[in-house]
Amino acid sequence: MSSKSRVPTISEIAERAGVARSSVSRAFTRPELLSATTVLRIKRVAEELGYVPNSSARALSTGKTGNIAFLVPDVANPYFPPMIRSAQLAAENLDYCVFLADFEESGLKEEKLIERFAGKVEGVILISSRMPEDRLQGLVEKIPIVLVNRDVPGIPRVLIDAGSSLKQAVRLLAHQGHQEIAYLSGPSVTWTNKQRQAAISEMTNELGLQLVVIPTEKPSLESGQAVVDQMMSSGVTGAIAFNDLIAHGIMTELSSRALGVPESFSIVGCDNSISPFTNPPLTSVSNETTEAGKIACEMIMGLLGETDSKNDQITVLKTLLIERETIGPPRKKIISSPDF
Amino acid sequence: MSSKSRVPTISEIAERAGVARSSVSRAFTRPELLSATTVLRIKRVAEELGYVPNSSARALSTGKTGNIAFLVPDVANPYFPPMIRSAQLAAENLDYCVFLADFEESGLKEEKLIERFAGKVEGVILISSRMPEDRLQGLVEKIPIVLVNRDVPGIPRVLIDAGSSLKQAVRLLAHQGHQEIAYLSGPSVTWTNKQRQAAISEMTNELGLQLVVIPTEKPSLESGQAVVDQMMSSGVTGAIAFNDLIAHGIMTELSSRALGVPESFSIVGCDNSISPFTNPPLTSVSNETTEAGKIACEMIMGLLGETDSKNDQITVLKTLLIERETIGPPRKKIISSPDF
DNA sequence: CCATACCCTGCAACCGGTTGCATGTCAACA
DNA sequence: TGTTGACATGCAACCGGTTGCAGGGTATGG
Repeated sequence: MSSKSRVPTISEIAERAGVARSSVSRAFTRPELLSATTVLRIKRVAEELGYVPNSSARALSTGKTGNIAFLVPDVANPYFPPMIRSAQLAAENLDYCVFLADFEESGLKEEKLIERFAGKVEGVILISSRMPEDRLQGLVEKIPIVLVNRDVPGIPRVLIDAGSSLKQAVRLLAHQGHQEIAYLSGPSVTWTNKQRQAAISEMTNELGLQLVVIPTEKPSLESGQAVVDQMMSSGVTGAIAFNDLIAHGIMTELSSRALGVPESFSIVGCDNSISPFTNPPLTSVSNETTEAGKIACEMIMGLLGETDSKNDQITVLKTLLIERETIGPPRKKIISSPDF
Repeated sequence: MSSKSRVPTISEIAERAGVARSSVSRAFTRPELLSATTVLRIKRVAEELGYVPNSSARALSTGKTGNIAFLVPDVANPYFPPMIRSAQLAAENLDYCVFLADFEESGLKEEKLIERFAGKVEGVILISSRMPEDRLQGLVEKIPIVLVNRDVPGIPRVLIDAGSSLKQAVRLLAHQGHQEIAYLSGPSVTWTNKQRQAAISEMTNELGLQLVVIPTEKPSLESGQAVVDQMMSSGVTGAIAFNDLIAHGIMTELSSRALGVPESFSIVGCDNSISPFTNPPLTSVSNETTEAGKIACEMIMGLLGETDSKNDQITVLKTLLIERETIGPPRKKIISSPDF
């Protein structure tokens, strides 16, 4: 009738099996040190009594918790869940458990969370970190860290490089005759945004297109809708958005103004998160977030194995432009482009 | 030059501050037992040396880990992330950390995960559990459990009841003149699916509509696409899907056959996950998943507080039918319905 | 001035495992 | 038959906190 049936400890198993506590411990951690029959006997007793090793005690004496932490800026952003999923699955295969936490796009909160997890985990995977570089450099001396979509020398990292795909998108727009396009930018402090903007800028320069950069409040649907006025009045005929959410916000707003895509306006998204769902299907950049999560997890495991591994490793994942149905020729500027 | 700077222990702080180890401990856990000056001195030294209490050691002696686990059938299903997020945020406010794991829609894996977490957490929140009822009953004696979207007497649970909204959807379809509709069902073992199907069935009976239940492989886009043939040949003129993903799969497939929604077919989704993104916007059932996550978290905390609390508490959350643009009059059956 | 009580702090046992070292047993080999 | 070594197991210290209990110091009241 007691509220919770207490779990037996190693001592009770030892007594019941007529062996020393150390033997019980070894039966589970290093069975090759014991005779097969002893191991069997101990395991039988343990099974019978429902013994489960106390992980706090184990962690205390070994110093290994068997946990890692996974920090993301926003769990609900559709970009992250597949990455979370694959990282967790990969960790589990190595008998690790993963803590998940949401730092709400805030570098301060991110830092607080790391501190809280510090004693509970063996390593931390930081997604799209907002922390200042020097703070990161400091932290890395206290606990193993792997970054995703953040490029800090000396810290292992996996980067998803949408650059070439975005350049290809610019080329596509140019081929269709667009002369002026917009980039709807994302969170300005992020590596991802800087890198995407740089790639687009480089290619528009190369092709002689004019680029208008329009910042958005947040990488959300609403923010996309909010900048349509500004975007349309800038005279551009097409746009590339920081992510699918923003792109779709724009499509929605244009649609409510009876402006069709791509007849009236061309638009490209990024991340391939909701683009398969939109109508018309959004041309977008597909990136291997699933792969990224898995690799990040493997990296942190590598860090835990060796004491002083080469900790400046870096993995770059390529992306793919998925051409769907939101790019077409520009609407009004056709006459002003005599080149073709 | 050592790879990781070691963190100081309570003993070092004690020595440095000229007090006993117990005083250091108390300075952090029960400062009111010490004189203010001593607390200050200890804290200063601790700060100076960068002391952080070792949580494994603390957990070992107190028996409280300060962790909970959150298990979901599929992290990447857009239904769950908002729930995960709110639960994690709620837990964090109470200084708890949350483990996340994906049991891949498998009751077996779910059980294995619970076992693995058993020693690491104080409680478990199970979302849409697939485990057999008797196993759950057994587990609940070993560790505090809260269920979401699963109704097992004796275990605290929060249920999202889409019933009334789905009934309303049926009524809407009936008003438009539909006589035969389909329910594209979800995972058959889940409480959610049973409950949704029951509600729809009840209302079609009441209104004298004919209901065709069509099972789907998985609650995914692809599964929705796959059942369109079967659905269309059944003669129905409208359908309600287990979730938005299935509904959108159907819309996509119909669209590729040049069948417009709602002109050629009416469709209703559920969960309001991707429905705002679809075109035309999908009529769907909005549910407070965010609230559910928060409540589940509060429930488990309640369980941890009292030793023998009333553990049959149950919270039911209401839903809302969001009418968008995917319901219209039936296409071909109009002539065969002389009643109106 | 002594007794009483309270406040602060230290001592030491304890939480439940892990692990280096010592001991004992037995077989193989010279 | 004595020596050697491999193998199996036990002993006891240790990981880093927490906490019941005891004791010393000081203030308060008689």
